[in-house]
Amino acid sequence: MCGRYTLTNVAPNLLGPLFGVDDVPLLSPRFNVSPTQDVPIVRVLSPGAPRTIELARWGLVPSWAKDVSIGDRMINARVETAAEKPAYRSSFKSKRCLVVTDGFYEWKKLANGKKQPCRMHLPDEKPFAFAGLWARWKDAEGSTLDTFTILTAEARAAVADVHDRMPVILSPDAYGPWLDPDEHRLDLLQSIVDARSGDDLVVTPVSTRVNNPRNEGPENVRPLFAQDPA
DNA sequence: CCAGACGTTGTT
DNA sequence: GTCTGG
DNA sequence: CCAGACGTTGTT
DNA sequence: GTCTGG
Repeated sequence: MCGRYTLTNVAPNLLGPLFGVDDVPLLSPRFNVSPTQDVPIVRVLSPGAPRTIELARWGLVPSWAKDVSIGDRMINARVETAAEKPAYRSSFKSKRCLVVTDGFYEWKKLANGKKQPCRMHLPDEKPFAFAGLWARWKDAEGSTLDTFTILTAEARAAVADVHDRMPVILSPDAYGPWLDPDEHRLDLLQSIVDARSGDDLVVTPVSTRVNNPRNEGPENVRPLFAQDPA
């Protein structure tokens, strides 16, 4: 699954070209993104409109929810079922987004029962995108809250040694159709997420300081062991 | 018809 | 054990 | 995902 | 909102 991630490199001249966004807001580097926090997602809000990066809350709150708290349990959506599940269906059809990241954490259960946090990232540490779904919710006073969830799938490649599930990672050529709010062909959308990327991720064990969501800072992503020379 | 759920993961 | 908060 | 709380009443 | 269960 995916319950914690990073976005450490927030340089606009890097994120803009990578995700095809003209205006990248000022963002804080994040070393321990946790559920319920506001973090940047890429969307196309109406057909033909330019892509935007804006903050949204992690934990999808469906439009019909009576309370935001339902979002606490909607941080992930299984790619095998998201298109059909009542809570995700309408978002899958027309509210898809990219979740901007440059790594995610998984906890490997060791033989001694302890858990070793590991960070999964690209060899060059470049940012990439999780496939996400978003929703717009209105509270009793009518103010809106935009929220999102991250699609998950069976783990592949190096990640499988750590955990059995992982976020769906999109290749850049999938960004266009995935973000198009007019694209309603479920079979095409399903094929995009099924053909996910991420086989080149590398696994880096890190300090247990990432366990506590309050701990931020570059120490979180520092390799626990010395790096092998290339 | 109305009432109630709507989620994932891990663990047992 | 289970729920809430981050 | 993990960390941390988990309760009420009355009195100060 | 929409589907399932009664």
